[in-house]
Amino acid sequence: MAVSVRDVAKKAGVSVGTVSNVLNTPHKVAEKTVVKVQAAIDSLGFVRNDAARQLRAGKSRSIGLLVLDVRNPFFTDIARGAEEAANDHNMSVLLANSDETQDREKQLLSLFEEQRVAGLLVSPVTSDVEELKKTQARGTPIVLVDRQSKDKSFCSVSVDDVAGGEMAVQHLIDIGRKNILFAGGPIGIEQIADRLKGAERAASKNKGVHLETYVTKNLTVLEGRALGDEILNRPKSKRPDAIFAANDLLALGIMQAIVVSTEVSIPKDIAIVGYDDISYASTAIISLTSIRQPSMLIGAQAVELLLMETENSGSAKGRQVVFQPELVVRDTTSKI
Amino acid sequence: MAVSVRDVAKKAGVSVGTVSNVLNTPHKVAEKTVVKVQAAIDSLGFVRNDAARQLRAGKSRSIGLLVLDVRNPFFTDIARGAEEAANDHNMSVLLANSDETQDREKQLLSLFEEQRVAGLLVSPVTSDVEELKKTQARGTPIVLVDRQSKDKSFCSVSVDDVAGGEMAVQHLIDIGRKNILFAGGPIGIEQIADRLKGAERAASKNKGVHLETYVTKNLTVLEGRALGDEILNRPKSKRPDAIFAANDLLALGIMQAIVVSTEVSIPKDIAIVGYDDISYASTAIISLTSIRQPSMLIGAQAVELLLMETENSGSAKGRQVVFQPELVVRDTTSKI
DNA sequence: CCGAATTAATGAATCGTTTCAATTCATTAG
DNA sequence: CTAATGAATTGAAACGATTCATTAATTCGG
Repeated sequence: MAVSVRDVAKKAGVSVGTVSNVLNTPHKVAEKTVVKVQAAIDSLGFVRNDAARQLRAGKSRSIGLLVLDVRNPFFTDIARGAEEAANDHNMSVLLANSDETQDREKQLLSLFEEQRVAGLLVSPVTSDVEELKKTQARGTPIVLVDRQSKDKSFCSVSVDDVAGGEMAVQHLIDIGRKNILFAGGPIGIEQIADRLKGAERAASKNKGVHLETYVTKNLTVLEGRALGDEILNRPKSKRPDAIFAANDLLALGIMQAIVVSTEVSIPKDIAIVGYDDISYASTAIISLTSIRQPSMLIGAQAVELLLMETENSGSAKGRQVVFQPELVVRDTTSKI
Repeated sequence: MAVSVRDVAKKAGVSVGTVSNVLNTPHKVAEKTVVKVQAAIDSLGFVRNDAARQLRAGKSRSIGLLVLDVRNPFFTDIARGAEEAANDHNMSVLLANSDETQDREKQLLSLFEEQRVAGLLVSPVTSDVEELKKTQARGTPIVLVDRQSKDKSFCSVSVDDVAGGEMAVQHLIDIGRKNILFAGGPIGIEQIADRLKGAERAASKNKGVHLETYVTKNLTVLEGRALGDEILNRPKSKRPDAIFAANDLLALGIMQAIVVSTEVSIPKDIAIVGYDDISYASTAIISLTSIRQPSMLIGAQAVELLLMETENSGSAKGRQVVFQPELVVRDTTSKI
């Protein structure tokens, strides 16, 4: 059924070694032999068996990318950045989705490990990275994405989420808000905890500011809509005058729910700040103020660190790259 | 360096065959042997080598999914549907992005073929499917996604785009619009050509309706914004009173550009209909009327057809599943 | 207690590619 | 004309898991 190098070799009247050379290092083979072998390949419809190739090579040319949520544009942007960087080193990126569950993370981790990927880019579900450490110890280099490695056991590329959270809330305070609601969850996810920490810091630096924390199950549009409804159901006096949502999807959901009501208006009654600055933030009903993260850059940088670690084996050991986020002001926090 | 079954066998004091049985068919192995082998596996940190496994097996448990644009939520929704269906048969889905270029499509096609994937779900770039036919002839079953196979050489799961296009434009006519602009491209992409065909049909069925076609380079927010600016620059008399955009991203871009101007208002001066009904359509500045496609269902159905074909080898031969789209009316086409 | 039937365990052969030491052939310098 | 150099080609060995025909051990009926 399947056509192998052996068949090609026989048809072309050469040895298997020569066929392999035509495939991998054609400059080492005489011109006319190349032509002859190519003809045989085409006529037999030969397709290289990657499993055999990798078995021999021991390593694959793929990098695994394990993200918390593929449907979040922030992560597809990271993926895009990683893809481009990997391409430059002619490697490819395999994208997988942990769906914020530790079980699935573990499962995909071993899937990638079994595939002997050249390395892994991981945005871990919790700060429990024991499983990751074991994987790295067994020989698969790992770079953390969107998360720092406290004890420097991994390289990492992240954004200063504490600064981002502080920036967001300080901005809300600057436009005169006092009762601020932080929305996000699960709190076990470190990025979210950090954003909250930043929010608290800004709140405590300013007199008379009250910060309420509302823990959500996840960071989706749906969850946001539920929270929005909950806020509308509160008596007027209990409603916040500003919301800082831990990501844009959540913010968009909240906005969607609130906009339906005629009672509460954005930004007059409630101002909103999101996080990530996904491309849909600017196309929202009321364009969304957000904290921008350089997502494509994060992906690209992570790949670079990974390759440094594999190529100069350990030259980048434990390097922590931290980008600074940026406030993008739009209509959900405009004055008036 | 790497730990193999042989090492495990030696450590556990059994043969390699037994280790393999513990891994794959533990019920055929005596309880205490399983325990012994497991202990050896854990203590050595053994990880199965998938390449070797596949080489022997000849087939992988992965399905390749080749889409036109990973950043388009329509396709990630299809991916999600496919993932879930594949999971039920404990297979996994590998997602790849052709970026609407034939070169990249071809390249990824052979990458998947070299990986000996169990099958391929492809949303082809053009109607030139020669390359796909060759791949199928060599033994990789293929199901077309979001596209019919005219000559029934492939199974396919698609949505009736002609009906969708007609539905969209008929709706615009129903709310009293006469000068309708169709925006989309490249026209070589069949889905787009079909939507245009539907639009033309609706236009020609109604007296006094003028349909202008504007061909875009692609279907992104950016391209939409450019088109929006172009329309704003036209003299008032040359502007359409309605736009049918070939997908939601394009529609969102157009909206974004137009909303900035105070001169033209949506939907009073220009009504807009998009296509796909991605989740951001309802959160847009002015919530977007769109043609909904059952994206998750498409992905799931495609996987089912593929597995039918592989398992009952060819029982589903050339089966064409066509879903009907659905009009979702929102504010961009509300009557004032 | 024997032979048959059942259950466990074995290990060589296999999948298809790449690698590399060895061989062949042609060319050039001396 | 010989020896030395270099270029092309060869083919067996290796990668690591799985398979399957065999062998070994155990159970059971009579």
